[in-house]
Parts: sequence; C-alpha cells; structure tokens
Amino acid sequence: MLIGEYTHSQDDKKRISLPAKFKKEIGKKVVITHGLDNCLFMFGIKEWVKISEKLGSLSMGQASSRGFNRMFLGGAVEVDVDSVGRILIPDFLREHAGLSDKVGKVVFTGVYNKVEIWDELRWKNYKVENLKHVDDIAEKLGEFGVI
Amino acid sequence: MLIGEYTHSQDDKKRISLPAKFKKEIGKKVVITHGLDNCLFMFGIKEWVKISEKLGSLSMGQASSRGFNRMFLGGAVEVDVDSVGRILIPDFLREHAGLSDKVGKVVFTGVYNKVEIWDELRWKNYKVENLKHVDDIAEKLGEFGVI
DNA sequence: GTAGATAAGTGGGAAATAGTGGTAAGGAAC
DNA sequence: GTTCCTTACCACTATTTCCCACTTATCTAC
Repeated sequence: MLIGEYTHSQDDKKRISLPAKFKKEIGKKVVITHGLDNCLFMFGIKEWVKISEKLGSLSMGQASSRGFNRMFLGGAVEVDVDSVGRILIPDFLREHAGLSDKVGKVVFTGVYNKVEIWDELRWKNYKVENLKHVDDIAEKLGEFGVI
Repeated sequence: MLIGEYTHSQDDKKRISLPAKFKKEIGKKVVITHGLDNCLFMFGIKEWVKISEKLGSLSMGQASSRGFNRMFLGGAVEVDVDSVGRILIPDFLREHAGLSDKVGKVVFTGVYNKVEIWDELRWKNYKVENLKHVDDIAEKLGEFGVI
C-alpha cells in the first residue's frame, strides 16, 4: 500500500527522487497523469492498467466523460525511473501541477493505490484548507469504525 | 485490548519507546497517522488493514473523499518497531502532534483498538479541559445505560 | 527488608542506504 | 561539423537503521 508524505527537491535538471518507501512497490516504470485539485497522479504500471481499462470502457456519449478521459488518459505519460530512483516529469504536466522551472520542493503523498505529486506550497495551502473540515473528517472516521 | 496511559521520553535521535504493555499486542509493525485534536493514531497492522481497505474503496470523484483520504492515508506511515521496542515518527506527523524537535516527553494512551500519541503538554491541557465536561459526558453515558 | 535476577527503558557507535550533485557519453538539430 | 540537449553512469555526503551496552525499575525469593 502506498501511504505517507515525503518532500523531495527537484534539481536543476528537473530530476526528482522518488521516496524510498515507494520505489519498491511502484516499480521501474510509472505512469503520471493530470490529477485532481492541481496535483499529478502517479501509478505503478499494474494499477494503471486496471484503472485505464475501467475508464476506457466508459460510454463516450456524455461530453463530460469525454472531457475527463481526454485529461486523464490523454494527459498520461509513461516515465522510466532511473538507476538511482529518480523521475523526469514532462513540462506540460509540471505546468499543470505548478512545479517551478527552477530548483524547488515537491511533495509526494501516497493515497492507497496511487501517489500524488504536489508543489510544496500548493500542498501546504491545500492541507490548511482541508483541515478546516475536521468535523466532516471526524464523521467519516466514525463511519469507518476508527473512532 | 489497548488500555492505559504511559509517558515516555524521546531521545535526541527522535526515537520513542513503546510501553511494554502495548508491545506484544500491537506487534512489530505499526501504522501511525493523523488523529483528531492534534494527536496521532497508532494501529497494529491487522487493525489497519481492516480500516484501509474500506477507505481505499472510496471513490475519488468527490472532493470531500479526496480530502479525507489525503489526510488519513496520505498522512499514514508504516513504522517498524526496532529490536528493543522503539519507533521513529516521521517529521510531518511529529509536526502535526506538536512533538518537539528536541528531547521531550510523549504520552501514549490506549483506546480500545488503537493507541493515541500525544505531546505531554498538550495532553495535560486537553485533560484539564476534558474534565470540565465530564459531568455532561457522564449524563450521556447514563442515557445509554453504560453507567 | 534485602539481595539477586529479570525485564524495561535509554544511550551511543558503526554500517548501510538514500538523496543529491556532477560528469561523460550519445543523439538530434542547426 | 559544431553545439545543445538528453540520458545514463558515477561519486560523495548526510541520514537512517541496526546492533550492542549500560542504567533504571520491577519482581521474587529468602
């Protein structure tokens, strides 16, 4: 299971190290695509196949599913992990996530079967906003038998 | 069942011993994640798997589910217990719980199926506040036929 | 009550690994 | 042919992890 939060820096060649905890599970080849809330989603190949098959089988009748698939499938790239566990994210995806062109910090968040990639600043802001809904969160925790 | 309150110190390498009473029951691998009221939740692996499977099945379509999973799953880490029963809590979780960067005291509280981890000072304050409402709580418990 | 023994908690050092930076080689474009 | 960009490889450093040792506390037997 992919869980946890890790911050890594992007060097001047735009290379970003994957968190060690994710390297083994996610494999040597990953798929990165547009995520929701201005982040990127990263999947291991196996997970990606499952998900893309589901999406591919969606009826294309509705404009909204077409739009979603264009973003989610059309915006996806297969990326190789280099020998020391770094990835190189294409510019159009980096732009979507607001990753700086220069040296900067990137946050990886494991969410069960995928990893989300965030610009550090956006992540911090999102977290603050998110925590304002603590009551909803508590309610959900109750539903799941956590508290 | 995990019950009782124990105070332990965190050394300069940020290692914290688990209370002996919890070690056997909770096992060699635990999961720690964001809790409510600025504490952390710690689960044994078996308990965690139950919970996370439910959470993983949540759709990512709704913003609230995404937010919840980002906090609860993204905020979770699998932590190994070392040979003498200590754990190492990642910085982002330590920050959430207000655990000092330096040597300090940490409180473990067993609450049925999980252990809560508190900064000692926050725990004391919370306890004081909480005791003020004990009468109300007792009344509620009475309603439910507990006491 | 005291002494010994066992377990628990704390501390430090060495080895392994992760993260980052740089260099060189291979291609593509001009 | 030259230059620029990309990719792969190599090397260093800081951090993490693992292991061992010491101190403190608890329990038991005498």
